[in-house]
Amino acid sequence: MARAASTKGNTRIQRQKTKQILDAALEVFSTYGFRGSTIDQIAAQAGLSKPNILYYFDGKEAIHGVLLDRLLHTWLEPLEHLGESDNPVDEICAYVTRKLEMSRDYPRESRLFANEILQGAPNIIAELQGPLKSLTDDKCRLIQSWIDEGKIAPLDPHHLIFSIWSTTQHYADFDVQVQAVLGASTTDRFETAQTHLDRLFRAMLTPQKADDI
Amino acid sequence: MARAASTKGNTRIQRQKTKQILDAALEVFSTYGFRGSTIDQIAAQAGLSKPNILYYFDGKEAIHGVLLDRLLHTWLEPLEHLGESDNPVDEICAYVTRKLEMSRDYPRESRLFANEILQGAPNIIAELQGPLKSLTDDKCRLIQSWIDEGKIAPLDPHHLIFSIWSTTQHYADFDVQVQAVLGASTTDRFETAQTHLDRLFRAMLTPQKADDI
DNA sequence: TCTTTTTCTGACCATATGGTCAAGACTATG
DNA sequence: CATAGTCTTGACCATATGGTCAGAAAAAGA
Repeated sequence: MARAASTKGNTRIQRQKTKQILDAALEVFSTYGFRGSTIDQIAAQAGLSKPNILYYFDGKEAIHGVLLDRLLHTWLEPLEHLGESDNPVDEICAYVTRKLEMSRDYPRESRLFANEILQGAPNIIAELQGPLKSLTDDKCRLIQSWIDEGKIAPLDPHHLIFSIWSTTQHYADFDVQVQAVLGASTTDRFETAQTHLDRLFRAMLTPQKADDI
Repeated sequence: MARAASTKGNTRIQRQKTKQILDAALEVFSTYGFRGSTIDQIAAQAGLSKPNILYYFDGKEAIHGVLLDRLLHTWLEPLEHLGESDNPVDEICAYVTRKLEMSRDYPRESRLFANEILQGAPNIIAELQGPLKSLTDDKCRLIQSWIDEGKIAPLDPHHLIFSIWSTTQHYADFDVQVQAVLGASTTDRFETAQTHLDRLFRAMLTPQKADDI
């Protein structure tokens, strides 16, 4: 018999093929969106036949589902690492850097996520309202405590996080536009972006000793 | 006879129906993306029959094309208004505000654009490399001149613009996520975002009289 | 090696979708 | 109010696409 809701993982062949399929699917889904992608495209990309794909997964939606599941874990990881520090400005800037690196190294994942959200997040709305919201609220409390201690400038923690997400993910999701306008090489684009974003958030976060003492 | 590459506009009925169709198409395309949308959906949304839609437009792609054309014009307008000013910080912040208002008032247009870019901008890559790049480069020179005059802090003009685009459009394109995390009402979300973004860019742009004099 | 289990595929099916067309309904106007 | 032109639609077509299935081909065991 050969059942398995979605991911198989027993034999050597199963492990290899499922990985192969998921990688191909990520490539295709992140480029054309869910409805714009076909099993044939994924099959071609994976170098397998369509029925063979359906042998490993219960359908197009199942493949997409597995990708989204894994994605959320990867996606939230950097934020989880945001923690106590005696230099909160550096700590937050390090988070910005990590997020930017993810845009550079995992643009497909970023676009898959963006596609999903753009279309109303039909398949991950629960995760957004659950785990994502919890984690975010949690980190916002941490940020608020830094504000209360005067270690960073006063600002809305939630919107700060939105700004970090948007500015960093922009370099993955809107890469075509960035390239069209900048025309720089990939490394150049990300290096200058890194410098810029660090400066941006540092300026915003560094507390102003307004009227001093 | 009844020819017209795409937009008809002679009789009263033609004007009304084309507008009706374009509005419905914007709704559908911005929600499901080009390939995820069907003519039937557009027809239903517009309250017309499918053949009737095709009487006014030469096909699905033609409708999409018209929408994209109009979009680019609307989209670049705010940036065009960025001009000389004796208070560049205010001038740029006003641009940020205008962009945020567009996210609030025209979220469908924002998502249509995002969808197109995400998928590699197949239909507007030329416009990005042409008009968009020209305009952007142009405004970057203006910003650079402000920097040279010491009126705003030194920073990379291109990346500054990317930051403005990404942070403001985030509230339209990722609205579902923002809602999931914030849970605030629409007006609340945009009001607090406005405050936050103004603070963010003001902090970054205001020149530091580092070693004074 | 022989048998069992897993893996793979060509052929097929049902449905969805972009698009056409001939004919009917409606409108404007001479 | 008749007629030319405009508008609308039901019925249809060709193709694309998600998915199935019976049986062939490999692998894995015994």
